[in-house]
Amino acid sequence: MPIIKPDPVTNRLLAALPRKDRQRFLAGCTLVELKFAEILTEPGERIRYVYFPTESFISLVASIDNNANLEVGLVGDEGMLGISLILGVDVSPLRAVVQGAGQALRMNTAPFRREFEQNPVLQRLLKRYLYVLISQLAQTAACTHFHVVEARLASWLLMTQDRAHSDAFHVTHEFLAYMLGVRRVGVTKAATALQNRKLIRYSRGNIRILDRAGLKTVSCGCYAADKATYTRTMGKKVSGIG
Amino acid sequence: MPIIKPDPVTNRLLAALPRKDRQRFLAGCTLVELKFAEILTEPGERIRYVYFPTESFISLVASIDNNANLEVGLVGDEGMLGISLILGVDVSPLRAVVQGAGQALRMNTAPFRREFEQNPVLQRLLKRYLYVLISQLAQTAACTHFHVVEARLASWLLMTQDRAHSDAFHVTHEFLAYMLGVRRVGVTKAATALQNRKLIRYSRGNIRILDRAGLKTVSCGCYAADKATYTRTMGKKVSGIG
DNA sequence: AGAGTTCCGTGCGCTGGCGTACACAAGAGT
DNA sequence: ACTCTTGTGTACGCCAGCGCACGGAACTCT
Repeated sequence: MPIIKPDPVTNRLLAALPRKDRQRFLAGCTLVELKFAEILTEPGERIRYVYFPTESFISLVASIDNNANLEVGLVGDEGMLGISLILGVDVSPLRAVVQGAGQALRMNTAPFRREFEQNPVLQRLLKRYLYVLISQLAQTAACTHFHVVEARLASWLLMTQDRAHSDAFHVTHEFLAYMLGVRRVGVTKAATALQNRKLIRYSRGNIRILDRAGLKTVSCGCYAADKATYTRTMGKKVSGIG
Repeated sequence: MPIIKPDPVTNRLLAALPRKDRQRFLAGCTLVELKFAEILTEPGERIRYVYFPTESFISLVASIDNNANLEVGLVGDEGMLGISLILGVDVSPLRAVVQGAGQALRMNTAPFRREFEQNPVLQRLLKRYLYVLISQLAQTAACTHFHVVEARLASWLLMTQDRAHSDAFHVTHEFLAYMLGVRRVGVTKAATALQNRKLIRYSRGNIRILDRAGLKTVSCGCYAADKATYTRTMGKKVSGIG
């Protein structure tokens, strides 16, 4: 079924660049299609590309003890993957897994670093984005420690919906368990509870958000907090100088 | 009792600067005494000073839901407080609490930013330090979620010992509970277990590490992982150009 | 249509940490 | 010496999440 595609350049970071800068930047990018569950970086590995998701979105996963995993960040069209390059470190600290398939803009690290060094507007933008990511990391640490699965699941669904730009997306309980660092059964229980309250509906990996407002009330405050941090930090004069 | 004080400039970040740069930098600093439990920054507040601990050390605490707290970072003579300034954001994302009393070098934000902008060696150094901090945040998120209190306590003691430069330091169970995000009773149980194994000894807030190697074996891998991240990232040619 | 695979629901015993409460001991202040 | 505060030990019921296991439903492939 043919859907009207949005403008390919709808990554919000890039959209905030002045027209001229943006055009030059985009000239150095390749439009790529990211596949579900594709792994873009492994911790400790050298970063070869940076990604600016447009339709797609990517999970940042910390893994310890060789089989315990936890999502600690989510990158959609509001962000970028490979941000540590702006600190001059081309080694990924985390695993990056494609969570929602779709298009992204990709650039090689070398031209990205060049572009970053020459462009003060881009610098301001990405430095602020990194600040947001750090704040959210800290928030996530506390959230995963204190909040119950059902609330965390609700938050996760809201965050994902924002990045999927749709009230329906694909993710199995198994995958969710991996993200939230809990058992698959734990997700099933929480998801069933949400479904019974008519907040979501799902079947074999296809999740649909039915009641966004309702989800917010059962979610922990971390969804709202993360969002607030983003708008507070990036919001005002995001394309200004400084 | 008079103790031979080490050279006041034993912050490792500053020590890594070339002599001339370091002298100029220190000229802009004030040597201050930090008191136990003193709060240096609150989340959302404007940062007025940056601190380079020499003897002292500082906990970075995330707090949510108005009374749930969790230490997500520890800053001693290997780091600095106020690192977000290098991203051009002068708002603290976290609460900073003095964990170990002692001296620190303090500088106003304005001269710090000036110094940072003019000094490429300092830039490289602090950017890498921020990378380490981010990696540790992610590690902490996973650690607090998956690991049991006893293992986390052991890790915490090791990390603290490194920064206290002593096998004895002061911290009550109550305070530890606040840091680890658990009940005071939970700390007592874990600490008792460690004491029974002759790994530590404590009484009314005075803790002494008896068996460092033993502590490592009961600790989760996160202590070793954090340390490895630091040396891997900062270790080689830490005062080089890049 | 039949077989295989993926995804979801449920049950059971276990454990780590929670909230709460109380007792006691070691210093601190007078 | 005597109280007061602070720090630590212990106990009890509770619950969220764990590991494991099995059944069933839905979709896929041939």
